[in-house]
Amino acid sequence: MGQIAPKIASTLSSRITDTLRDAIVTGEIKPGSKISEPKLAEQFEVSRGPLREAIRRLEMMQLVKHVPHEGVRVITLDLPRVLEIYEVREALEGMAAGLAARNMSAAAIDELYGLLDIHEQHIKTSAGEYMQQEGDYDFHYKVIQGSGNQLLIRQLCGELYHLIRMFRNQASQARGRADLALQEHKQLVYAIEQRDPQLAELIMRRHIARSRDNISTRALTT
Amino acid sequence: MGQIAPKIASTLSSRITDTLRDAIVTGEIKPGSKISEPKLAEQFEVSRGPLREAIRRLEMMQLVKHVPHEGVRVITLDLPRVLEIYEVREALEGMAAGLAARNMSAAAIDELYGLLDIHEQHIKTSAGEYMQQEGDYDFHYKVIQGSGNQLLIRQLCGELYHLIRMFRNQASQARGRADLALQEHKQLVYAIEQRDPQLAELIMRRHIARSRDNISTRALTT
DNA sequence: ATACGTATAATTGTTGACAATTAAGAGATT
DNA sequence: AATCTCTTAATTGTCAACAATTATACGTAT
Repeated sequence: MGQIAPKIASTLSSRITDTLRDAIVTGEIKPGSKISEPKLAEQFEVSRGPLREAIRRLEMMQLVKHVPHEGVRVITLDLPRVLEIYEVREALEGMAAGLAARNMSAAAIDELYGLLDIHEQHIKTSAGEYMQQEGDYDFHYKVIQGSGNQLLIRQLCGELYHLIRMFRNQASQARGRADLALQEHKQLVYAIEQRDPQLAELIMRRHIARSRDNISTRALTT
Repeated sequence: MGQIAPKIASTLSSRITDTLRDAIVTGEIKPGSKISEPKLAEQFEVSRGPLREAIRRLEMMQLVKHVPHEGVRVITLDLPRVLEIYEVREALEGMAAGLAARNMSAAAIDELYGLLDIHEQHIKTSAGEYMQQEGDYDFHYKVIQGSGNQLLIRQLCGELYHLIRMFRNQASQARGRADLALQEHKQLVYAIEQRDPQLAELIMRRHIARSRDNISTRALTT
């Protein structure tokens, strides 16, 4: 179907990269913890070579911090750091929405409407929060893809995305915004359909900025 | 002074990363060429281990493309790709300018004025294009730093920057925009000094968009 | 002459051992 | 008791050899 091929990584190093990445993102390996090469190598049943290559990639992804001759530690997402992520997200996804309004195919826009319907059903039946989260991501993912800018796509879907996922899993998250988010999504699709880049960008930026404010204030009250 | 400490990388792997990166960016290693591990290892007089780790980092930096069991090739910056870079740049540096208007210290703003003066002198004495290019980068660099967003800084100064440098060295570049650029820089500093984020962002985005248009049209005529 | 198959060579991927640096702990001194 | 130093242990960084995969070249058949 319209899905991306699963594409099993054919090299050990890249498989380890994916596995380690997910382990960090899901919190299986805890934030701030030191990564021991011998330990992990034994755990994955591989040699340290490919493991180190994987770590170098995660280092560039900002998921771990490397200090020469000391080791690597999993990053910790404190509030200021999360807010920084959302600022970058606002800039990039805003641009993506604008470009999507220019470049997205009619068929892809139809698919967006499909996602809106699914989202609406989930709210009415008050389906699990988890599905909501995933649904939200699917929607943003589709808009980003619609931009057609390969670099933008890779930056957002290949790097920032994992940081955002990590945050979501870490501080299981903001409720009560589901229906508001749906309204904002509807407005966005409308702007894209009207081929109005400026409006699409504005809506997306506000959407993300609200999300950011929500995180910010919620952090203060808890 | 006011410069970042050179900080010699204390590990072979990171030294190779920097050296290789610069070799690619300056065109010493030509775009599209295949990178042979044995050859480079001999050339750098190191083993393949650290070299491969360096390559994995460059891979994440988008400077090389890796195909399992085939090898890595240096990317080629064709026009569509460069335009994509400038779109991302517009989004990120626009955000950076806005944040700079909020967060930049008075001292840092003074330094911006200093750079404007230097830039102006260079134009009057019609100093070398090279200095102009570097000067332009210094200015943008300072604004980005002024944003205070560490993630944004790293994305722009640590990844995109090298792609932009690579493009500049490859297609040695657009002339006659020096004085216009200076005017735009002046406007930007003014907006930052007035603590007007929206205006600062707008000016920066237009500045980069013009640069992009310039590249686009120039590519058509040559 | 061209196309195909096979065998060889070269390159990438992986492993385990070695060297260098840093962290940890025991012991002596103040 | 606390601190400093020296020794030891563990971890990171590097290397060189091995395995697996892909590219190359040669020979053969059509």
